[in-house]
Amino acid sequence: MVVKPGKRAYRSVRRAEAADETRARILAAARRLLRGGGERSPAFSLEAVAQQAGVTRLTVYNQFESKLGLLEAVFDDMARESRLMQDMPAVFALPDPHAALRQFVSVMCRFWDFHRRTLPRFDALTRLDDEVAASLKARKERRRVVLTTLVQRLGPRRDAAELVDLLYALTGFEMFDGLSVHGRDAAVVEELMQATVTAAVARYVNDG
Amino acid sequence: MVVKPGKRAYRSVRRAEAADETRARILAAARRLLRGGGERSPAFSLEAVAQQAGVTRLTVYNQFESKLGLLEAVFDDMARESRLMQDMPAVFALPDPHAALRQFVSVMCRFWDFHRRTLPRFDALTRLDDEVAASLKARKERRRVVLTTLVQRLGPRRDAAELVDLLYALTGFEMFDGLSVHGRDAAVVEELMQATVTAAVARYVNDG
DNA sequence: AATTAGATATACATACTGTATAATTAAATC
DNA sequence: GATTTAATTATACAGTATGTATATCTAATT
Repeated sequence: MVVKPGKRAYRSVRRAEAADETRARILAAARRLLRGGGERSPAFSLEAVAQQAGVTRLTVYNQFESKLGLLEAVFDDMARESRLMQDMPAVFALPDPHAALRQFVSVMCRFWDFHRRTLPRFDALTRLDDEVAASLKARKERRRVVLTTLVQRLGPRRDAAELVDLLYALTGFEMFDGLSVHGRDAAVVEELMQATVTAAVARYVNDG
Repeated sequence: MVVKPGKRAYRSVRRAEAADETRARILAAARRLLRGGGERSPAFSLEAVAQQAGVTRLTVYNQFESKLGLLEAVFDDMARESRLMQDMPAVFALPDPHAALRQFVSVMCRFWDFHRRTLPRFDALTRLDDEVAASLKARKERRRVVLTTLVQRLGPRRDAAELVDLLYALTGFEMFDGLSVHGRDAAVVEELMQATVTAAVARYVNDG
């Protein structure tokens, strides 16, 4: 006689904790693989991630659905670890829009610097998946939203969209990474970006 | 009886022409695939390239050695078509270094604009191949060499390397592409880049 | 003791890069 | 005209990748 599948209430604490630990181990392994060990690191494959995490490849699928799902989780993990969201209120709290923008650049530079080893490969991977899967694109656009708000605070102007696009390009990881060469210190890189951003804003403010 | 492999002189004109035509067809197919048909374009695989070109996948290998070899040839083909190299003498011919730099930015913008549909995918692909294979990296570095020379003409200064890195970032495709949004005209984008470059140079020149 | 979520084992389908070997075709040489 | 040659094709194979399907195992919970 076949027993009907009884829907028993089942809330496990220890199992959930173990699963979260597994999840964390996979995320850590993924980030380790993305940043690469300096010399010749293995390619970023789910097989390699699973091996590094000490689990089976199917466990990765069980936790993250797909490779893209894993990459999304990796990004969120990075943002969480570097307190990216928590730093934003301090930016908007500044009454002077120029000071706010400067603070914003500082926050972004801290984020880029924190993950400067991981982001290059991460970016390259996410670019090939249908020219950035929509979900990751949305995450990138958050920065543009913040910039739009900050530009509005500078006062109403016709070329606001133009300035936003320019600032978006000037504060991106590509810019930070491109300046982080020849062993240049992160603080110096930030000052370079601050100066470039300031100059760009000044051009628009003077034009009215 | 086995006949010795006689080394007969063999210079075919028509065969070479046919081969060149095949080569051109493959390059065209590759570029077509890279720029993608707007909506949902097939992935850039040698299989897809060969099919688009009307040849076998092995013919692609015969002509370009490997996927990387094909990508190198694609880049050279793009550079040749947009007369990138031919425009450089005109840059160096200008006696005023500021005018030369402006002309350089103009030349680069023309190149970026000419291939703005192709370069995003091309860049993404070349980034994953061992973090840019050496040969393609060398091609990218040519721009840096030119900028180094142009900066030197501005006069000797301590921070020359810093300015070069900044200008390299400000004149790259990422910058051009990031500003080419919302249907913004290429001429407007160029003027944005010109202004940003000018401001950066001015900062360094004033500091001495 | 029975149920359940998470993890594993095994297998399979599909797709891509790259290599190897023989066969085919048309042009050039003798 | 017979032979050699370069380019292409046909067929097969090895290796790796993503993703899916199904059954099994394990330990926590009811």
